[in-house]
Amino acid sequence: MNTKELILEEALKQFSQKGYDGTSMSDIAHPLGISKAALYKHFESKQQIFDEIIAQSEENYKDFFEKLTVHFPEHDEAEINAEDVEYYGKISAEGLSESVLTFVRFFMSDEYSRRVRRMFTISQFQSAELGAMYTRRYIDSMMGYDERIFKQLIKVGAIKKGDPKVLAAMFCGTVIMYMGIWDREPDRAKECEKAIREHVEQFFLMTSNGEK
Amino acid sequence: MNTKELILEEALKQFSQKGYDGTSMSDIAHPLGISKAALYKHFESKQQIFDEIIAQSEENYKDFFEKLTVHFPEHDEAEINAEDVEYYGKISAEGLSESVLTFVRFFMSDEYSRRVRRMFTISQFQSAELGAMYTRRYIDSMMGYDERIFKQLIKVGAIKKGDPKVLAAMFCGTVIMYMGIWDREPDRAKECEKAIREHVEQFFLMTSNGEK
DNA sequence: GTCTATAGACCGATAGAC
DNA sequence: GTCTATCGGTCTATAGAC
Repeated sequence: MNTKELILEEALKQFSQKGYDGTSMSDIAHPLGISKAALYKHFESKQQIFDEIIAQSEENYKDFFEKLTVHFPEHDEAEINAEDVEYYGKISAEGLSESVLTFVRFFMSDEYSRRVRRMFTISQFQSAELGAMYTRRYIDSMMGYDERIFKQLIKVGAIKKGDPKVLAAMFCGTVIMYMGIWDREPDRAKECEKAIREHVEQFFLMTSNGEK
Repeated sequence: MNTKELILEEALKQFSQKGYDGTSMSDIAHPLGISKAALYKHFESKQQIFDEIIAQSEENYKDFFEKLTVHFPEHDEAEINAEDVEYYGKISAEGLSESVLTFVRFFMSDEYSRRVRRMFTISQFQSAELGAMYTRRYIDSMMGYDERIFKQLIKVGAIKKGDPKVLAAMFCGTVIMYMGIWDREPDRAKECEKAIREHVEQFFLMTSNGEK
């Protein structure tokens, strides 16, 4: 791994712990065993290091969500599709809660994701742009994903009718809330996992069309 | 208003905008028209100013929630009470969403609340204690309040049976999510209000026992 | 309780040797 | 591309006059 990437990695680590203003160029250079002057051979300024971390994470985030949504049917508004009914019709409360938890567990334990999320959280008011990015990344995109799932589930008759966007907000707002607790208080991870599982099951119970 | 309180007020303003590390003693002193040296006649250090803001806000928060919960029936686990049925039985979707929105609007527009919340948000990872305080204040206490309401609503038969804690999480997780968007992107305030209203109505629809 | 002045440390960034 | 040395500035905090 080259020096530039090592710098970005260490800077992210520091920024996510102590924030932009709380991190000095020496804080970044010292753990890497280089002097702070050397940093300026790779980056013009401290701000540029920060910006590059944001830009890099933006690419990673886009790749991640492209892979995640690639399996959605293209014929979004079209008639009911047989394989959709097959796929979405047999989603169970356990299946749904397990796939949600798999996603959440990865998101919470992956060190890179954790650090980027932390850095964004404590930098979200630094500029309007960062605030909008935060919302887009950690709320809108998740909700958009869930919305598409619920749209399918409604279409195939697996859950009751309702605005898929409202349902998605109800579904993932709670999950996001528990992820926040999990981030702030890692000791409560198990409690959060349990609460998310109960939430998904309760949600499934309230929306499912099983008795139809 | 005495100088000490003016300092705390200005410091909160600055800390909530630029964070602890991004705020200097001059940043606090200058808008007040005094020199930074004068600050040290009122506080021992910058850290002490921060701590005092936290402590003061903790008292305000406790007062606020005490007033809010004082009307809850003392006979929590007891038998069904006639006036509870009277009170909780006639809660409507519109009534619930309006009282939620009244609470949210105050919380979002009150400058003091806004600043404390912002300061907490960007300082939540500075120490485990601050993280725990954040959760307690902005999640646990709201959820606890909603949980008690839902417990009553279930008892009097206004909504379907279910774990009141799970319902409270589902209810207020989404509200909290929209408050976050509202804080980061004030332009989206109206959109958030609308979404919260739709959420409360959808939630009421999903849980109500109206057709019983 | 306010001021000016300043100590002493650290900051971001640069110069120049190797 | 790394280093040491340093510039010019800001930081928290203090000293001492008024």
